[in-house]
Amino acid sequence: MTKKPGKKFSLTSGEMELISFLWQHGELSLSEAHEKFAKPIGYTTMQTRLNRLAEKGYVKRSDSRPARYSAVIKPAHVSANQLNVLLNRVTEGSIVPLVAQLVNDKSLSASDIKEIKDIIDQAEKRIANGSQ
Amino acid sequence: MTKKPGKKFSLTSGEMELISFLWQHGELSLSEAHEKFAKPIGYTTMQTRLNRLAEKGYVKRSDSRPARYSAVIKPAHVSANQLNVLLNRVTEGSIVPLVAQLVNDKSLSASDIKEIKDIIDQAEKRIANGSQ
DNA sequence: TAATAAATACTACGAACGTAGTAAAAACAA
DNA sequence: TTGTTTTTACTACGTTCGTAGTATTTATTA
Repeated sequence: MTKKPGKKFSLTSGEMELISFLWQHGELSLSEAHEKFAKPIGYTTMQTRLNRLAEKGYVKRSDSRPARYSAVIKPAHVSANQLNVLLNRVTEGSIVPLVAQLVNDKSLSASDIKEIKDIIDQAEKRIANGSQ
Repeated sequence: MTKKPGKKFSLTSGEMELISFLWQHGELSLSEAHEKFAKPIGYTTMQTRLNRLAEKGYVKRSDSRPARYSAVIKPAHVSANQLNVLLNRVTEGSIVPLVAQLVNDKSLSASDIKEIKDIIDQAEKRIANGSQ
């Protein structure tokens, strides 16, 4: 699984808020974004924030006249990035405590448990095969 | 007034950097912190950063004359906080994709797998008992 | 086409941070 | 006690971000 190093990006919580908003709604025009956004902020505030994100390359802005904005970075990028930060800072690389925390903090459904078991089983098989 | 780290806190990456530095080194005086810090920054820069963190209640500052600084918030607080952010923003509350990512991105040892299995088994029992 | 509405550009401002210099106070040494 | 060093306080500055007002440009419609 060749995942390019991927440059590091650090987003403030406010920026992240907007990005995930775009993930949820897909491509949006400025006015659409302004309307749908959970918190009431000024129209030009949304404009500025989106454009700044676009300048940084985190958001794509179409050339069409009512410009449409969409997130360039994907959930996987962010979560992988954030998880690695957490892993390195908080648990020094071991995922076990993190998984423990996840599992214990949240109430899991039976199907959640089953899915996780499957994931673990697959990982176990990979190890058994020594494949990478 | 120093607020206790009760619920929500958002740290910038730079702040997080300092906090985890304190986790690693325990209680430090300003000069010690300045010396041991990985990146070379000015003495008074370290002073300002630590004091600002102290004002926010994230770091405790002793009354002793060479004041000693220590982290108030704990790794568990941060990881729980960050994980919840990740969960809500990236996977909308389901931990399964996160666990999948963790398990698949990192190479797990056989003992890691066993530990995770145990964790899952325990969670499963809790569900079976209907305890909440 | 002229008037109006929508979209975009430009500009500004305060708060938070990282940066650090300088001044004052406390500890220490001679 | 006095001079020096260490510690702490105070002040300042540049950047980024969230906030948004105002101006300009483009689209729409009467």
